[in-house]
Amino acid sequence: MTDDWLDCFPQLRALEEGSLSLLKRSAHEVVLPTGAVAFASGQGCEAFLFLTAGTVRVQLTGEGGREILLYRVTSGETCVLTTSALLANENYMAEGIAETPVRAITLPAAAFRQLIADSAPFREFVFSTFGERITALVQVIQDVAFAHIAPRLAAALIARSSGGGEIELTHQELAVELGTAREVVSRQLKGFEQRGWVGLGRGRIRIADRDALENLARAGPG
Amino acid sequence: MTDDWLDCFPQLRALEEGSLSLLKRSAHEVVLPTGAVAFASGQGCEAFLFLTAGTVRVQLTGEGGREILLYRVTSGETCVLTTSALLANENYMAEGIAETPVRAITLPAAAFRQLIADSAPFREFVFSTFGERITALVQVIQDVAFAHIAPRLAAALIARSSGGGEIELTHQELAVELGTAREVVSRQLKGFEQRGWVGLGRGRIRIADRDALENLARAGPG
DNA sequence: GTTTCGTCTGTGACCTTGTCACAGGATCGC
DNA sequence: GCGATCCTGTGACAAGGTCACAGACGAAAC
Repeated sequence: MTDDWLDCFPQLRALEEGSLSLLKRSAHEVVLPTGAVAFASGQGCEAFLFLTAGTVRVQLTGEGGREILLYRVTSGETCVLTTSALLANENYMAEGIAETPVRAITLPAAAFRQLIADSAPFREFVFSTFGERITALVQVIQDVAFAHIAPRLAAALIARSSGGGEIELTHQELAVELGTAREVVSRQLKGFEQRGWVGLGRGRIRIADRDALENLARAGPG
Repeated sequence: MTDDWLDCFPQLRALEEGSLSLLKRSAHEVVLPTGAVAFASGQGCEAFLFLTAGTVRVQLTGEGGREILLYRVTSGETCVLTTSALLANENYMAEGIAETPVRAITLPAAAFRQLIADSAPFREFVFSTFGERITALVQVIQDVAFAHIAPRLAAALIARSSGGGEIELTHQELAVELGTAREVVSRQLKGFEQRGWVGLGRGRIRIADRDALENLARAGPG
C-alpha cells in the first residue's frame, strides 16, 4: 500500500520517526460502497478510522426504526465516536453508513493506543477536533429538545442546496437528518410548496424562495 | 491557599515538577452557593474548573424557557463543555448551575493551554473522561429523540432514590431532568400514583413499588 | 409498448407530548 | 392571621409521531 493517504492528514507529518513508521506499518485501506455499514450500534470497536474519500453518516436508530443524524465524517476527518469507543474500550453507540463510496484507512486498536501513549503530535491530531464535535452534539440536543420541525427543515434544505437550487433527496432522507418521521416531512414540504417556497418532484426538491426559507430557519415557527 | 484540593485529583500527582508548580501558582478557589450560575450560555470561557465539593448541573435552555439536563459534574470531576470551549476558544453552549454549595478551583485559560501543551500527564487527566461524557451526550440524544416520557421518568425516579424510598424533588426539577414540561411530569406522576407505584406530596415523592418502576424503565411505554 | 415491481409520496385517524391559561393548596415570613 | 411565593392540578388546544393504506412514479423486464 502506498502512503499517499497521509496527504489527507497534514498534521500527521509532525509525527516522530518511530510513530510514523508504526502508523504506516499498521494501517490498512478499506473501500466501502454507498450504503455499506462502516460500524453498527453495539458492535465493539476494533480500529481507528481515517477517511480519505467519501462521507460517512453517523446516526442513531430508535426502537421504532426512526433514525437521527448525529454528524457526518468526510475526507480528511476522523470519527469521534470511534475515538471515544477506543479510548473508553466501549462499544459503538451509533451506526456509521457510507453515504457515498468511501475509502478509509483503518488503524488497529492496539496500534492506536500505542500511538496515543507515545506520540504527542498524534494526540494533538486526535483531540484537536473534539471540541467542535461536542459542540455539534450539543446542538443536536438543542434542536431535538426545543426546536420546531419547520425551521429545522428549512435549515436542512438550505444546507443541502448550497449552490444549485435543486436537491436530489427523498423525504425519508430529510426525516433522518432531522430525527423525525417521513410523514411529518412530507406534510411540512407540502406546506412549503403551497406557499411557493419549493417545488416538489419524486426524489428531488427545487428551492424556489431561498429567502423565505432562510427567514423561517432563523425566526422559528412564527 | 492550601494545596489540599489536589487530593481530589489523584491523577495530577503524576505531573512534572514545573507543571505542578505552574498549576499551584495559577489556581484559585471559588465558592458558590446553591443555585449560583457557574457559567452561562453564550458566555466566554475564561477558566478551567476542578470541582472539589458539591455538584454542578449542566443544562440547556430553549426559547420557551424549557430546560434539559446534559450531565452533572461532581467533586473530583471536571466539565467537558468547559474543556471543549477552552480548546476551541468558543463560548459556552449551555449553563452550569450549582445544585449544592460548590467549591471549585479555577485555572485561567492561559495556564490551562500552557499545561495542555507542556504536560503529558495533564493531557491524560483532561482527556481521560472525554469518552464517557460523549457516551452520556449521545444517550441524551437517544432519549430525547426516541424514548417515551413514562419510562424515562421511572428511570429518573429510580436513579434519584438510590437508597431511601423517599425523594425530595419537585415536578419542575424532574421536568428539567427529562427535558419536558412540568405539566407532563405532573400528569405522569399522577398516573403512577393511581397505579400505586408512588406516593406524592409537595416537593417529595415516595417510591412505593420500585419493581414496577424498574420494569417500566426497562420495558418502554408498554 | 405495456406490465410489473419496488420505491416514493399523500392522507386520514388517532395517540402522545408540549403549550397556555388558570385555579387552588401549601408553606413561610411577618 | 395574612400575604407572597412556590408547587400542583386541570382543561383545551396545537404540534408532532404512529399506523394503515392508497396511489403515483420510474426503471427494468417482457
